[in-house]
Order: sequence, then C-alpha cells, then structure tokens
Amino acid sequence: MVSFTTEITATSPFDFDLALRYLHTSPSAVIERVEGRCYQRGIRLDGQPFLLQVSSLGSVNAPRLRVDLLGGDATPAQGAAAVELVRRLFDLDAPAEEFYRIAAADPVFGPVAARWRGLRLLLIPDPFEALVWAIIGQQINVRFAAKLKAALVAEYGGHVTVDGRRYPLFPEPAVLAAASAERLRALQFSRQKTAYTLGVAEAVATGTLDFTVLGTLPPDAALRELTAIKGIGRWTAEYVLLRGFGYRDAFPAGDGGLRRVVGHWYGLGRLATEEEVRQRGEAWAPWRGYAAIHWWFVLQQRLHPRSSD
DNA sequence: ATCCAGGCTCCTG
DNA sequence: CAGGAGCATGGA
Repeated sequence: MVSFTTEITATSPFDFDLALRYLHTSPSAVIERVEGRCYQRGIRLDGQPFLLQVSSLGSVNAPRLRVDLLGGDATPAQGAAAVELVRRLFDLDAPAEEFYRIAAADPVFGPVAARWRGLRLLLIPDPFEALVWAIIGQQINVRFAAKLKAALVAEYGGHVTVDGRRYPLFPEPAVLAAASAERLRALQFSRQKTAYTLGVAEAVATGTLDFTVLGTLPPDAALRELTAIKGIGRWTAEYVLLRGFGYRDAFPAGDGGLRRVVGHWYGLGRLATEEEVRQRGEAWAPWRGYAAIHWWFVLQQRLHPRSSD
C-alpha cells in the first residue's frame, strides 16, 4: 500500500547509487536499509510513523528520484513534508558543479572528487538523531557505535510495519529523556555517553535546545550554541551541523579518520594534526563538509575492498 | 594482552 | 591559553 508517491529532480551531477553504496558498506546504517536499489527507513511526520522509500529513475547527469511513503495514510501536507525531507536528505538542490570547480583546484583532492563524481552530502533525517549518533560515536569504533545505536533504537524507538516487515524508528527526545541511566548502562553505554545522551534528550525535550532555531543560525553561532552543552565538543557540533543540518561547509577537522586520510594523501607519513587538517580544508571552502564526506567515503572504500573498484 | 576507535572534560604549567 | 592526563568500553 503506497499512500503517497511522486517524482522529483535534482541538480546534476548526482549519483544516487553512490549514496546507496555508502549506506550499504557503512556499519553506521542502523535504521537505513538498502533494498535492491532503494533507500528505505522509518521516519515520523507529525509524529506519525511511515516507511520512506526513495529510488532512482534518472541518470547521473539527469537525476530523477521516486519518493514513496508507505505504512499509513499520508495527508497532502505529509507528502509535501516527505518531499522536502528527501530534498534535504540527499542535498538535491546543491549547486554541485561549483563544488567540482573548487575541488579541481586541489591536485590531490581534485582526482578524488572526480573519481566519485555525483557523491553528495547524505543527511541523517533528524538533527536529534544526528546529535545522539555523534555522541555515541565519540572515541569508539563505528561498528560498536552502530551496535549501541541499534540497541537504543530497539529499546526506545518503536517501529513501523509494512508488508510484515518491521522498520525501526529513532526514539523521540521525550521518550529518551525519560529513560533511566541504569537501562542505558545495561545497553553498554559508558557512564559518559549515558549522561551526555540523557542530557541532550532532556534539553531537546524541554526546549532548552531548539533545533528549529538552531538551523537558522549562521554556522559559527550554531556551533557556539551546541558546544555550550556538556558532552558536545567541537567535533560533535561540526559533525551535527554537517550531517544533521546540512551545512555544506561544516568541517570536523579533528576527526580521526580525516586526520588519517589527510596525513596519508598529503604525504605527511603520519596522522595529520587537527590544525593541519583545518589548514588543508581552507582550500575547499565553502565546501569543506563535502570534502569531509568524500574523504570518509574513500576511507570506507579502503576498508571494504569487496565493493568493486 | 595491547592498542585503537569518527572525543570530551577537567586539570595542569 | 595550550597541552595532556584520565575517562569508558568493546573490537582487532
């Protein structure tokens, strides 16, 4: 039962299959599913759960996507919200050619961007989910982080069922805020992650942290708002601005993976320092976040040589 | 066992 | 203000 369906276009170049490939090879895809050549995940629109399904109809140079909402009756407003969400999710309106012009000026990064032409910023649908994911991911390997997220989702998120298949939903802030520290500890959250997670859930649930306001702020102001909260350092804030809000220039330069990749590709023979990464990144402005996305993709391809290169 | 993993806070000097 | 110790937990 499809309760809403439509087709939308994107700026080119856009390679939907690269997004699917990222999701398919990344252990971080806990809620997202790649089914055939479809992107699927459970989402809430006005609190009502749906299965969002996105698939590609066009080509890299003439991109078109099909958007389906399943698992419930959608109002026209919810359909419109789904389209809006998908446009943000895959950054469909990005003036991508501009990014490739800037990338091409860098002799090292240029070929990387060209090699993965059509790769685009992929968002986590909800800033709250992005924030909790970033906190979970602090200083632990992604595989274990995904395990923690999966446990959290199973415990507090609920799910939507379509055709007998259950699609998990990310927990709502108020539900998470009401969780007990003991329970999170039992899910293998460290004391720190437990405190941070409950803290941000509480802040969002009570309105202390208002994402609708935050998303309208200039990046540096948003960064200050976020880092004022205990447990949110610079890396976490930049990561959330990038993956949760879609700031294309947000740049988590302290990221371990970025430091590794930059150190390697720019011939340092060691881990680059955060400052060195930041200096490199200046050449990629105002697309530094896009550069980060590409480097992370490169890293992931190296870790998964099975995906045919 | 030892080191590492998509950091953060808090305490030194 | 910069630098580093300490923290927490599972995986390779």
